[in-house]
Amino acid sequence: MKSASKAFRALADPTRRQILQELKKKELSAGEITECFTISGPSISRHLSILKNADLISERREGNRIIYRLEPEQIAHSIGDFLSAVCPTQIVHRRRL
Amino acid sequence: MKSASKAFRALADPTRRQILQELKKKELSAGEITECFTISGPSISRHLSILKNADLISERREGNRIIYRLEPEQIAHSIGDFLSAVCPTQIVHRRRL
DNA sequence: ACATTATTTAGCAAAATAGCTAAATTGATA
DNA sequence: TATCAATTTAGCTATTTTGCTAAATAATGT
Repeated sequence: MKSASKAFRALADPTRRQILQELKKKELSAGEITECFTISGPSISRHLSILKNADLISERREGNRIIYRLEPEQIAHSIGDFLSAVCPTQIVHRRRL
Repeated sequence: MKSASKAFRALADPTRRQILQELKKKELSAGEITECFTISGPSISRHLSILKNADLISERREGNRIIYRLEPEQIAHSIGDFLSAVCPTQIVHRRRL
């Protein structure tokens, strides 16, 4: 599947967008993310796998736990590409790092 | 429902994103949009109402037909707000008109 | 080896989505 | 008014999505 397609599907769900908001502050384990919500761990795990599959977040194992991290460049890239394709006059560009 | 929420849900569907791409070139009637696709008129009509409800497009009646127009500012606004909330380092800003 | 903790995977039910055809609506024209 | 053309609305089915609980996996500690 195309990158933008997976990204937009992933972003369609409010819980997943909120997960991104939480991860914006700092890296979090799956359990810590679950604590931010009222829904079950397995459901959060599924959301995380969708976000990861869309490359909007990355994961690494740290001992017992799995740590999730936001991938802001990927997010900006997937969405920005679409935006500049559809709204060329409202050009959206990433600030150089 | 919140603006970004409706926008992202609307953008989750590939047909709807493609409709935006078509409208980027020029305004089109519902029938002209339908001709760009293989799916039925009623299905396209439903997609158009979702895009319109999310304020990503606007419509006006012109005699017999209904003309749809892209709303690039709204699109950039809905998505850009979320982007700058989640990826503050990768700041996305609209070019002044 | 066994138990504990963290997380995912499997399997299921309810809700939402997207497609279709048929019928209703709206405006233009004879 | 009757008809035609363009579009939407209604009603249906199939598929996808999202949530749950229970079971499986992975790493750690006893």
